[in-house]
Amino acid sequence: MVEDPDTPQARGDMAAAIPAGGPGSGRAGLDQRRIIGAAVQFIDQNGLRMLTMQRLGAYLGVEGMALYRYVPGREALLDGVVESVVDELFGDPDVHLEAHAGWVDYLQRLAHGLRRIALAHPEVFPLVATRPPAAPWVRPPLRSLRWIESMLEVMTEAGFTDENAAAVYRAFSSFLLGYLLLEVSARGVETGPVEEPDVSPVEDLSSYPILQRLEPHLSIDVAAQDFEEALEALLDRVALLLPRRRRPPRLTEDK
Amino acid sequence: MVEDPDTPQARGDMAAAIPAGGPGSGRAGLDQRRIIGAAVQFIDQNGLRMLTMQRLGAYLGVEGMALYRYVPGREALLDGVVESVVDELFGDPDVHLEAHAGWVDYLQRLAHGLRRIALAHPEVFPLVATRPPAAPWVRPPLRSLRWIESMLEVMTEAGFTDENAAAVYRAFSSFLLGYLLLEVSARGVETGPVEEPDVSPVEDLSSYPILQRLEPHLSIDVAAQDFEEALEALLDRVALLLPRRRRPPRLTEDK
DNA sequence: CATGGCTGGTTTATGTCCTAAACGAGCGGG
DNA sequence: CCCGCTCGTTTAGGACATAAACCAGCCATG
Repeated sequence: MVEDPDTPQARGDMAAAIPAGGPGSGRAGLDQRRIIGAAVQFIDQNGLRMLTMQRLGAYLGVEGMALYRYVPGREALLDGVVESVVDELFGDPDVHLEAHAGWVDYLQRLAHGLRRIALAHPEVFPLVATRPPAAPWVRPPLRSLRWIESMLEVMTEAGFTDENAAAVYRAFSSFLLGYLLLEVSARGVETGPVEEPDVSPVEDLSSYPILQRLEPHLSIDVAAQDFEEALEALLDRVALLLPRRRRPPRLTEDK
Repeated sequence: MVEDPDTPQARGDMAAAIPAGGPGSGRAGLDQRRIIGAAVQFIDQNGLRMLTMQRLGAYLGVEGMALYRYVPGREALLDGVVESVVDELFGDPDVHLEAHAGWVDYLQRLAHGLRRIALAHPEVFPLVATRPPAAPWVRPPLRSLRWIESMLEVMTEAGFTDENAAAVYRAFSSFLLGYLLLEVSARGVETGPVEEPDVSPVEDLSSYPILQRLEPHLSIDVAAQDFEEALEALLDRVALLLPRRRRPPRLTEDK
């Protein structure tokens, strides 16, 4: 439509504005792995809302349409991103989900590992929670069947009945995903990073006196401690599902 | 993994397929309230992904652009939707956030009220959790300043210190929002409702034996009980923050 | 009673996206 | 040497959001 041979495409030029610090020059042929990896990186750097097929293409030094050869479409790409991020946990040497020293330790490692990746990819995490699950009948959906399997294995081997293992899975994953989603979404997520430097007219708080008074307490970032406490409380609760003899000692003190 | 051959995307002409059973004929002039209300209804019926300015316009018997006279844009509309849904709680006669018979009762009513609206608007709820908060410094963001204020008021009046009130707010809202988001997202949310009555390739579970074995336990919908238990556990935990003398009796039994 | 400005909704137009489909360039084996 | 494959590009078109011009009543005022 633009019949103007000399002008070098007055394209949205947004693409040019993107850091483009990606592996743009490292041309080496695409493949699904590389694309998804780049997508994760891109989202981490520019935010989810900036991810577009053409921009991701540019980021990889290629025309947007090229991606379609390796990825069925945008939705599928996002699924891949979620899966990729979620599966990072398995590569984490600190987690070692295989060699477990008891289920408490296992769950703690799992929780901390997940929290680590949530904080490492805050822009991606909302995706993890909102995307339709792979196995829809698993509630709630943790999105990685490998995880679920691993966790259920540990729990049943630790002496939990099938029913209780399932219950633990539900409580644990719901706590984890929910907690982390909120922690992450509380940070400057989602609102595009580059655009709208403005935001937050801060609204009028005058009609909320208590909120105003507690502002210092609420804005302190105690997420880490909160997380630990809530996690321990959960583990204590889980321990109650085991026959008394096998219960580990309580973690929290009724101060 | 990423292989998602279905890719519904039958999106042409979808507009015509929409029920259009909205207040299309009840022409009475628009206004922001009516628009947001219609948007909520529309999302409830057709899912978030179907909401588009033109479709919402059609739903109201009007041309899409008409909405822009009353709403600054799509994002703002969604903010309005979230706020509207969240504020339903205040109209709920079962909740009566003002007349409180103790903080435990208050929190229980709040939790159940919120759960009720989450289940009433499952398609909307993910928005509640993923949209940037009004007061960004409040962590986690419950999205309704009125709520937060009300809750903090009750807690401080019940004898919690400012610090503890804030801590309770964090724990409670994070639990609530997280839990409900997962419960809701576990249902058939997000995936367009009309389209894809389809397959669900169910993936191959053969490599996940335990998952397979526990399928019955995992697919049972025990969300309601789970919710009650987790809620009680949380309230027990909260009670520990009060000076001993004022603590209400424990709710759960160390069976 | 004209008339100029409102109000409220429509038309037109532009730009961004996603994505189907046709297209070519390089290449490796018959 | 040529056929067909792999990989990336071009072309094309449709869905959207949204700015901007537009127009039909309508109402108060000169």
